[in-house]
Amino acid sequence: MNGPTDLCNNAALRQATRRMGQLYDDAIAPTGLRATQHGMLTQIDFMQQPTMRELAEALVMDLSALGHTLKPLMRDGLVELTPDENDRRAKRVRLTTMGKAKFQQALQLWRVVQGRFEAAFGRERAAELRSTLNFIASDEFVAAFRQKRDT
Amino acid sequence: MNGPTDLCNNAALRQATRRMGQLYDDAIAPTGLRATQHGMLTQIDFMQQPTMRELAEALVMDLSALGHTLKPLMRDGLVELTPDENDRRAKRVRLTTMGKAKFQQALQLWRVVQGRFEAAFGRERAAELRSTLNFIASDEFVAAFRQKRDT
DNA sequence: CCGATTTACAGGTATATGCCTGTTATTGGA
DNA sequence: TCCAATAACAGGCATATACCTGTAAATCGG
Repeated sequence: MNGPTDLCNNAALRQATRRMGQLYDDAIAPTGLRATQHGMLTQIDFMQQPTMRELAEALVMDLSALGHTLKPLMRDGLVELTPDENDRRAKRVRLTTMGKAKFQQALQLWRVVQGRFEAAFGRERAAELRSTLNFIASDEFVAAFRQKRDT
Repeated sequence: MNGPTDLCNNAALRQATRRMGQLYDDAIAPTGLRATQHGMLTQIDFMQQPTMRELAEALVMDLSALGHTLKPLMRDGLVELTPDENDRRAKRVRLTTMGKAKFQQALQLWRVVQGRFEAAFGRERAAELRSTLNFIASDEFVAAFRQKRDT
């Protein structure tokens, strides 16, 4: 037994996340972005003007946490919010021209880390891991979990 | 393709961590502790008066980040620091009597979530996942990664 | 059409974490 | 022994993330 992470799923996940964060952060640092920020830009680019709520849901993130996280990106002019035409409560998030450029720039560096990670970890194994992690993050899994809880 | 997490190991890991954190946090909330804090108490209990450096290393955590994280626990009287006898630079971390009690209390709730998680996810599968995550967090893996990097 | 409820955010507060910059104590030579 | 280099933290600053409490806009039942 090497410690609590041999037993606790949550603790093991956090440690791996810290480590992975170090590797990806280091690689993307030259752009001035954190890996989390690049992930955010990637998701925004992928979703094409999502509302805050949609984006938060896609990221498995609290809505207000998303709001806080977007602030530095807005301050730096990479992201902007525009009120939705049909629902003035909602705000749509999108990349600015500068945001798109920064995203592309970071994407180059991301490809490098990603490649190195998979070279060290195994491409197939990484795909399986992502699949497992995506399952844990899914609503489907949470529903299954809650069923066990309510038993 | 459901989104970037199908491709990025780091993004997938973060989302799963946020989700898992929600589940474990909810379960342990009645004690007034976060799941991360319970994890911290668990590690401290396991290590028996580690120095800050040793504890940070075991948790794959930055030393100063550890310092910050310990503050609320110290403020609440669950943890205390004592200077090392042989090396006055070092400080040893340990649980107070109250800290041990709180740890045991949270441990009961942890067992419940842990059990529910494994019921929903699969016990064997969870063990494999932890093993994989621990590997990613290990120095061994980082060394392998850096080799690819230096190529 | 109106009031009650719900939805989508904004802000405050608190923890989680990391980097950079001191400050102090140790240690390894010359 | 004294000095330079190193090790172990402490603090400031910044992002990441969550919960709780407003506020404004949309929606729904009567």
